[in-house]
Amino acid sequence: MRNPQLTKDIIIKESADLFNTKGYKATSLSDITTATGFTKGAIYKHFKNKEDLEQQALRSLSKRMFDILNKDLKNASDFTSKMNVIFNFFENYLDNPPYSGGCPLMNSACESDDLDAGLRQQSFGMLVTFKTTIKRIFDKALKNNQIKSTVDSDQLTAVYIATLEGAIMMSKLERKNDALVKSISYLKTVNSDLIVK
Amino acid sequence: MRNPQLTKDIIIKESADLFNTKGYKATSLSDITTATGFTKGAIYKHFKNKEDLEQQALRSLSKRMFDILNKDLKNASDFTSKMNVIFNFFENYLDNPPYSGGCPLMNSACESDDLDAGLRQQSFGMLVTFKTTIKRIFDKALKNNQIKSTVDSDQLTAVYIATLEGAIMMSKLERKNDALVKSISYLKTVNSDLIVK
DNA sequence: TAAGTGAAATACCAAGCGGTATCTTTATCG
DNA sequence: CGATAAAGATACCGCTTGGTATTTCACTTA
Repeated sequence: MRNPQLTKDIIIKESADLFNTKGYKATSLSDITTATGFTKGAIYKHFKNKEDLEQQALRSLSKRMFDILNKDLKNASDFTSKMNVIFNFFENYLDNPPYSGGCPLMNSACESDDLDAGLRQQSFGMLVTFKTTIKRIFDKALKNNQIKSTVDSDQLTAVYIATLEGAIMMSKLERKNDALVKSISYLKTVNSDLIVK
Repeated sequence: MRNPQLTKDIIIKESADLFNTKGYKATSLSDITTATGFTKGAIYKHFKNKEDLEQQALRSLSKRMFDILNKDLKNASDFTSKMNVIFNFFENYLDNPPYSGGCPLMNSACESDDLDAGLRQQSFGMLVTFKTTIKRIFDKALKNNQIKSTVDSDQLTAVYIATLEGAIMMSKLERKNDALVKSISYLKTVNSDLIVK
C-alpha cells in the first residue's frame, strides 16, 4: 500500500499545480494537504520546508514543459517544423495545457523577489533553458543556411520568448487566446521572412 | 497638522510600491504601517479592507504610467516619434522607473486569479487602456498614410504589448535590461519597415 | 472657548500560517 | 515470525494575519 516515492511525486505534482494557479505564497500547506490527501507529517518527511517544496515543484513544472518540447523537437527536422513545435506548444496553452495557471516561468519570475532567492534561481534556470532551446534552433538553421545569415540569433531568441510569454499573460488575463493566436501568427510570418528560398 | 487626503495619498503610494515589488498577497498590513508610519486605524478609516486598498493602489500605478505616456505622446506628432515615446518609457523601466518592481500590469495579471475578481478586473482595465493607447497610434498613422495600408493594427498592438511585457519580465529576472534593449531595438526595425517612404 | 466631528491610535480578536515533536502504522528483512 | 526503521498521522506551538471596537486626539465652527 505504502509507496514513499509515489507519495513524494503526488505531493510535488499537486502542489506544483496549486503553486502555478494560486501562486506560491498564496498556497498554504493546508491547501496541499487537502489536495493530496496526505498530512503535514508526510510532507515534512519528504521536504525540509515549504521553500524546498516550492523549488522542487517549479523544477518539475519546468521538466514537464521541456520534456514535451524536446520530445517533439526530436521529430522535427528543419527550421520551420522545429519552430512550429514551439508555436504549437504555446497555442495549446489555454485550451489543452500540460499544466493549468499559465506559464510557470512567468509565474515564478513575477512572484519571486530578492527575498526568496531559491525560487528566483530556479526560475532563472528555466529561462536559461528556454533561451538555449530556441537559440539552438536558430543557430542550427544558420549553420545549415536555412535562414538568412544576417539573423541575430540572440536578439530573435529574446524577442520570440518575450512575445510568447507576454502573449500568454495577455490571453490569460483576457480569458481568450486572442493575443496568443495573433502573436504566434505574427511570429510565423517573421519566420517565413527569415527563410532562404 | 492633520491632512486626511494627504494621509490617504501616502498610504496609496507606499502600499502601491510595496504591492508592486513584494506582491499583493505577500504584502501585509504591518508592512504598510511601517512603511507609512500610520497605524491600522488610519488605514481602515480610508479603505474598507485590504482588497479595496489593493485595487486603489493598482489604479494609482496605472494612472502613474499613463499620465507619463499621455503627456509625452501629446508632444509627439508623427508615427515614429509617438512610438519612440512608448519605447523610451520602457527602456527607462529598469534604470530609472516611475515605480519599482516591474510592470504593474504584468504583476497584477500574474497574481490575480479568479478569486480576487476585483484586482483582476482592475488589471484587465489597465490592459484595455494600454491596447487602446497603442492601437490609436497605429490607426492614426494608417489614416494619415504614414504606414502601409496592409498593417493589421489589432495584431501589431497585441504583438507589441506582448513583446514589451515579456521583455520586462525577462530583464527583471536576469537583472539586466538585455532582453528589453534587444526587444525594443527589434520593434524599432519592425516599425521602420511599416513606414511609407 | 467649548462642543462637536472626523481622523488616527490603541488594544484586542479569532483564524490561519509554517513548523515540530510525538505517536502510530506499515513495509522490509534476518 | 518478530524486530527495526521508515512513512505517515496527530496534536500542538508561537507567530502573524486581516479585521474590529474602542479610545484618544486634532481640527473646525459656533
